[in-house]
Amino acid sequence: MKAEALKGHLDAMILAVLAGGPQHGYAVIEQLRQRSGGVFDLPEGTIYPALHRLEADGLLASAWETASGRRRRVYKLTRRGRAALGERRGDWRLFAQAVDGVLA
Amino acid sequence: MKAEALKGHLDAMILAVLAGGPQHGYAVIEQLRQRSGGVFDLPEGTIYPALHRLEADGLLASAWETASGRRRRVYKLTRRGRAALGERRGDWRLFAQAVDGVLA
DNA sequence: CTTGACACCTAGCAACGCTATGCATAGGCT
DNA sequence: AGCCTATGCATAGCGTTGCTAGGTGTCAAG
Repeated sequence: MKAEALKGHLDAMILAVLAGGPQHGYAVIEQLRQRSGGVFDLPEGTIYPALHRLEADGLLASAWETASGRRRRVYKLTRRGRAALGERRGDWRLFAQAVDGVLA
Repeated sequence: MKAEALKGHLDAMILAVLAGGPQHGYAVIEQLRQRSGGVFDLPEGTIYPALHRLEADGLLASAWETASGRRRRVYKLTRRGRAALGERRGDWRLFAQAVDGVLA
């Protein structure tokens, strides 16, 4: 599969993962791998900038935390983030249906 | 919907349209609009470069034609293009299922 | 004490679709 | 005649986005 396939849909997936509760970046990567059945095994260089972008857009809020000697940045959805997730889900359904229509 | 959403999936859709018979670029735009239920109303600046790319990759072959005074470039699938379409369809299904798994 | 997992970061790159613009023909309207 | 719209092709330049490749540092296992 082409690597660029997920362009534009990654944000929605990150928001969806964080809708299940606050997570730090590394854990988000894990979740994406598991929930996609191993299809999305994303490098850190993809996730961290995406998290920063989402926070800059006001869809996420972060806080530093220390667990077993390691510092981690925990992200959670903001109110705007939760609203955005709803939109993005709708966008995805519309998009997927349209692609199905063309590929059929 | 974010405009960048279709990144990586446009090629598959163009191939799918041309699997129904040779078409010229402008007609491909029409087909995409119709088969997507109006969701994909793509500008020429998106389609023409994509067609050139696919031809450069050997998935399409083109020939000039003249119809009612206008010259048009008609594209058709090559053997490799037909094979690629099969692959891309599989990729799409895998991808869509994975995204569904994450967004669920 | 080295390897691997965990955990974060960023500069630079490549790919892709879009905007804007240009050219040209045909047909309809005024 | 003049203008507009639809048809039809083309490309330079831009912005977004994900990835590569490199860096920092902790901890547990071998």
